[in-house]
Amino acid sequence: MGRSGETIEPGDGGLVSAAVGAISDHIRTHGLGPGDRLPSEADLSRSLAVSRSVVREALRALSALRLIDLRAGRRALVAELDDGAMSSVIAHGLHTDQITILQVYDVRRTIETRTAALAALHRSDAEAEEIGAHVEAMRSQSDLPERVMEEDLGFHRAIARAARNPVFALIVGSFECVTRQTWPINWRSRTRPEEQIAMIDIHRDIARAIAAGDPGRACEAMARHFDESVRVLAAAGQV
Amino acid sequence: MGRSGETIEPGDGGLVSAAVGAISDHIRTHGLGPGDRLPSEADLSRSLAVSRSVVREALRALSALRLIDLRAGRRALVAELDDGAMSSVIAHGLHTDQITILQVYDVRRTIETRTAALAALHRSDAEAEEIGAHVEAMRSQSDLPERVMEEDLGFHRAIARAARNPVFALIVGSFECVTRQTWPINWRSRTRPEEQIAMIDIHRDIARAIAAGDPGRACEAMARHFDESVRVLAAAGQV
DNA sequence: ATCACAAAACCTGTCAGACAGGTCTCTTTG
DNA sequence: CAAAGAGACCTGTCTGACAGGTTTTGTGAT
Repeated sequence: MGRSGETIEPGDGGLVSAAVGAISDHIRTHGLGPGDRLPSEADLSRSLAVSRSVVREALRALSALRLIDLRAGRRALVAELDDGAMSSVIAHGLHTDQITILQVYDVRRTIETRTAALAALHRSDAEAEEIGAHVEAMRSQSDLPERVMEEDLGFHRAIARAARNPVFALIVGSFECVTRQTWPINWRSRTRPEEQIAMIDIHRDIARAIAAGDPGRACEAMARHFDESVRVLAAAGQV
Repeated sequence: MGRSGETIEPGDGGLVSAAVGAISDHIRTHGLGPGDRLPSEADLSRSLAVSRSVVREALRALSALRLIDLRAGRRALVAELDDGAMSSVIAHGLHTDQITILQVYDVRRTIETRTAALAALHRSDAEAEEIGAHVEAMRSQSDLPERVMEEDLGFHRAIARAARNPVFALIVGSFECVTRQTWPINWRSRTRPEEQIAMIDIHRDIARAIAAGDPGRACEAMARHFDESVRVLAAAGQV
């Protein structure tokens, strides 16, 4: 397989696919990490013996996958792990009716009961505090749905981070687009203030269990949270 | 935001990002599904008022995310859900040491104990048979590691499909590249035939539990499978 | 009227060259 | 020694061109 620096032959996928492979190889074989710079387009064009158009399309493909960062005037950089690509895949699946929101919720429940348990085991004090702060922010701004939603999203992200496994964080992050669609439905269907408070209280239960280092309770509370959400979504009509 | 057909303005991300958004919008607003054709590059170039280079880079980006299929001479097609993009993200995370194989295994355990349980609940008879067939193929070709691995991968894929939730299948599929790396380690560390048989027997337990429609046992057997794998990987030195 | 085949129109893949504007670096100057 | 400026470098975008694959059209034979 074309090691970087060699010229590439068009596999079946054309020169661009070959170039994508060669550039990926370059990152791997040179042991590049996030922030490291890639060769310039002109360099790649020479070393792979293809036109700059091909190189540019290959870089654009890698950029779409968020494996590299492109910015005008600067060389491409190896990117940090990012949920953008996975997020796009999920969004596409929803838009084209290949997956449903309830299916996503089933996966979220599976993943996030686990992140809650792991967070209870691995959280630092600062992380426990951040998680709790999101809950308090939800409570104190309960008249601003937009803010409550953002805090809710931050709450789940913070738990995923506290689980200390970036793969979980990646998956949770890639579902954020779904939550942004469904959250308002969930909120609107809780018309009475005490219903809204009850929902925020579940979040507080989760936060407390994580702060207390009790994975069982954290998992159970998160499960309740999702069961409740799914119940509301189902009641609000096939979302 | 630019509905398709309108001209686009460069957000901060440049014309290509704007074009990617516009084309995604086009898919969504026109309700296109897998297999439907997109406008030609020339059409898009006209309707978005950008050069063909920009359109091509945008299409290439969407193709990298596997939201569309590109093939020479043919118009771009809306793609079926595919784990290629997520797979690339995971591979990149591993290659750049942003995630570890054990972290991936933790996620796999979380996901696949659930797919096993769901498969036990939702499998069709044909699916139960396919899952069993993979186990039998592993058993009968145990002298061909390459074949055993492929059957093993097929086994996990088949379970994910039987769970009847494409999101699970997507995630399981995106971890296949990890398994392809670690599987040989796992196999080589089981030098004695009875150890190899024992490993295949765990698969048979899973298959039987799924065939019997027993989610608890399926989940438990899958958990044993992963605990065993992680134990072996850990023993084989920090993989 | 229908089917098979050939021609034409269309489309994508790749290349080359050009220029504007952003970024980095080095040198010069205060 | 620090700050400003010039120049080299680099990416973003556009234009035009041509080869090769695909779809459609048109023609002719049955």
